[in-house]
Amino acid sequence: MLQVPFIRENKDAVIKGLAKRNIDATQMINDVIDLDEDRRGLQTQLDNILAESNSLSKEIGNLYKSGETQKANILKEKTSQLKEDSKALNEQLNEKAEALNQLLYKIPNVPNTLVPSGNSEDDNEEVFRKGDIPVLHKDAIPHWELAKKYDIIDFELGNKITGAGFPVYKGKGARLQRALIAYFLDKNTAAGYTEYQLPHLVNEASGFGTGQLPDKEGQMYHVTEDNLYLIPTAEVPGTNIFRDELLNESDLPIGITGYTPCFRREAGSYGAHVRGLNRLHQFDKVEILRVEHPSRSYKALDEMVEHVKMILDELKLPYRILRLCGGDLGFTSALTYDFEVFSTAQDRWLEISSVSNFETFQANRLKLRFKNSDGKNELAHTLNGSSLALPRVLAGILENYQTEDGIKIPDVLVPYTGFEKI
RNA sequence: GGAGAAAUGGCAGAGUGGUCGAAUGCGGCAGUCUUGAAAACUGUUGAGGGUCACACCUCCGGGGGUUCGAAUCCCUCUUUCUCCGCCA
Repeated sequence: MLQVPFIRENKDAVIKGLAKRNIDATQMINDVIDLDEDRRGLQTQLDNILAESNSLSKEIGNLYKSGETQKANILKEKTSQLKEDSKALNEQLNEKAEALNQLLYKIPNVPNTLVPSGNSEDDNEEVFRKGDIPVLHKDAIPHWELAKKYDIIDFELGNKITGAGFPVYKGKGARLQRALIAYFLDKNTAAGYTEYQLPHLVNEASGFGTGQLPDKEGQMYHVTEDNLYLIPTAEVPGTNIFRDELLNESDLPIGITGYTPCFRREAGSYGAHVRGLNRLHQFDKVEILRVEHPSRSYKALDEMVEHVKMILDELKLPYRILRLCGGDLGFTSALTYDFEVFSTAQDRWLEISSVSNFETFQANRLKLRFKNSDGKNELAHTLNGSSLALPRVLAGILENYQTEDGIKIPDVLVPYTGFEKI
């Protein structure tokens, strides 16, 4: 969430920035400033009362010590009124603070100046494109048909065991999946990211820290018995490693990577575009994640983009990079680049990675700070990106590498699969 | 799942009703010494709110209570450790 002092000092810029998300935040921002002012006023009143009752207590203590019980008892009576007043004020203060927080939770991050305004994904800005789109043979088919033809992914079996959106990978399909995970992790650790294995369920505080809660709980599976949530992305457990941490400046930058399954309810998304592997309730993803000094977080974002590009180059998949417009930008992000692979047999682009800088938006909720060179505690910047989301990479490989007599495995993956063809 | 013990500053660890935001050690920062570094020595160093700056207020796992006054007493929740049981 945004910091109140920042809002106070950059009111117009915040409103202008949020306008790129097609939000007129004028009212909300004014309310934040008013609520905060009220809150501070109440706090000052309360502090004064508490100060008075503190000094009375001290006096009473001294009077008792010197045996002047009567005088002490007179002072005691005075404190009861102060107590009532402070209780009432405290209640008002809590209400104000709660109202302020509720409002702050509703305000998304301010987009970076690079973010184009726009309403939907149609307004995203293509900033890079690479790779030749292969010319396939005339009988080329989409991946869900290839999956059946070569018996490597069984969607119906998943329906039986769990439900729609939980595919079963078999044989060379399962092996290819595992190969991709190992390959991605190797690339990431070679680039300096430390590998982590993270919990797949998180508590409420973690969901809150990265911004999934309180508003987007509908996206996550909720284990009500234990009040835990299945992770929608490794970003949640990964970033929460640093919740309530005070780091040294020399600890930065921090880079971690991890493979996890991801669980998403995807309530309300159905239709032709969700066939096969295109949209699932459970899928695998390898994530990269950074904690950065604010002065170099955008450099880090560029490095992450370059890193993902390098992987796609090696896989020899045709891809493009989009800079998300205000209307498509995630709630917590200040700047996001989406990577899309061209799926030849479906004749459409599939999103396979999303790399974002959250600046201090998550860190503020997480209380993720570092001690800067002035000795002051400062919020760090958090970033993350997929490297990569498995199902659509798999779809892209199956479709783009299909030939009349089988599916070729990209060269860089052969050492991991142990076979060259499906 | 049952029984017991515990939770204190960046970390470790004292503190059992007022003089405690809290001893001490480590770490951090600054300095002395040194060609430089290390060691040693000296000083300094919790967080949040508030203020132009002070003052002042809050915080000793979370929540509630007793008291004029709570890190300290009571209730409750969570977590950790030890023992027992079960178990991949």
